[in-house]
Amino acid sequence: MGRIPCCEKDSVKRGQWTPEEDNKLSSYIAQHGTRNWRLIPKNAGLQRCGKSCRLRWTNYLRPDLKHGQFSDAEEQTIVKLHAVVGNRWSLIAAQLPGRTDNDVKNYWNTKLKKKLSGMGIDPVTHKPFSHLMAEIATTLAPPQVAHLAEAALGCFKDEMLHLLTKKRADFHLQPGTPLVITNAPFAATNKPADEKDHTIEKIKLGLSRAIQEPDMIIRNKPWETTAGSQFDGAYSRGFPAGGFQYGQPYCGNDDASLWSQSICSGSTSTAGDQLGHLKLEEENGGESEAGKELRNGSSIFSSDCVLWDLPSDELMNPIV
DNA sequence: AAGATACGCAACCGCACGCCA
DNA sequence: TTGGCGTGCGGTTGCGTATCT
Repeated sequence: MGRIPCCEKDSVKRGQWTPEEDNKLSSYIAQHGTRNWRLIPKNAGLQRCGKSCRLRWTNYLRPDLKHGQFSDAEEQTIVKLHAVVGNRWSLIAAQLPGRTDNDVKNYWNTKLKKKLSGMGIDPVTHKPFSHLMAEIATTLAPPQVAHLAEAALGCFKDEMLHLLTKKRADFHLQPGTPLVITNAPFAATNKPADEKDHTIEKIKLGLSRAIQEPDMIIRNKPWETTAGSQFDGAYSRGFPAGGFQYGQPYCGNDDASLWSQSICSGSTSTAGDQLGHLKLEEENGGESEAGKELRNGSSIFSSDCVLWDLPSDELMNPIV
């Protein structure tokens, strides 16, 4: 027994909406509201699936939506919240008035993810790549470490190659220094194949060095920018809590933007603790209460919760 | 100038969940 | 308790446009 489809796919129109369809839908909803999406297209005289109408309304036609560029402040909020809740786009969007989950998701996938990668920060964990490598290496015995560079290269290969065709990557491999990648614009698309291979060899070498000398990397703490700015509990559990600034230590530039200056400058780990708790419970099987709370958007935005440097009273929709 | 490629965004798909009879 | 229904959500796809060669 399969699930009943939400509409007859053959008899409904799909694809781009026309202004005429938008008008029909908007005026119908203005008069009758959004109750029962299945009936709306029929009553509004639209050859559309109810689900399609709902998406069009929630993602585009709603009068309270913003359609312009994301601001720096919005970017910061997305990055900070993503570090805490991951791909919970609706949760993140709830903190950005006028933005939909689809907006946030698209913006993350097309801009922010690449921006972080370009800074040498893993967009999944929000940690520097080199730190990730060192952290993994310290947990492995020497025979395993020997294979890590190859595996890591496999993981990062596509991203690296993508970056290599867009930007020059400078690798500083002097003894006693960590793997540092700096970005400088250059036209690499006409780069000879053997030169690319050579660059990839450099990447391999750098990764191997990062793995084989984790102590050296930790000692140098490239992500640490100020005295007293150390790892804290939250950071060591996988959350960026104040040990580095996005864009600063890796690129080595001084034109710190508002964005790069303030992201991850705090250190409180309330939400991180809760997520860690959640992860543990999930590993023990089944969705935990914390998981349900997280899914519903509660708990992590409790009244005295601080998301790095984003206190809950700055949140648009703190859910208690 | 034309074709190829990359990018951004709107829309779609399918699963999960909650409500209700 | 169960099944139908409506809705929410995250991942993916497809198309129009911009940029590059």
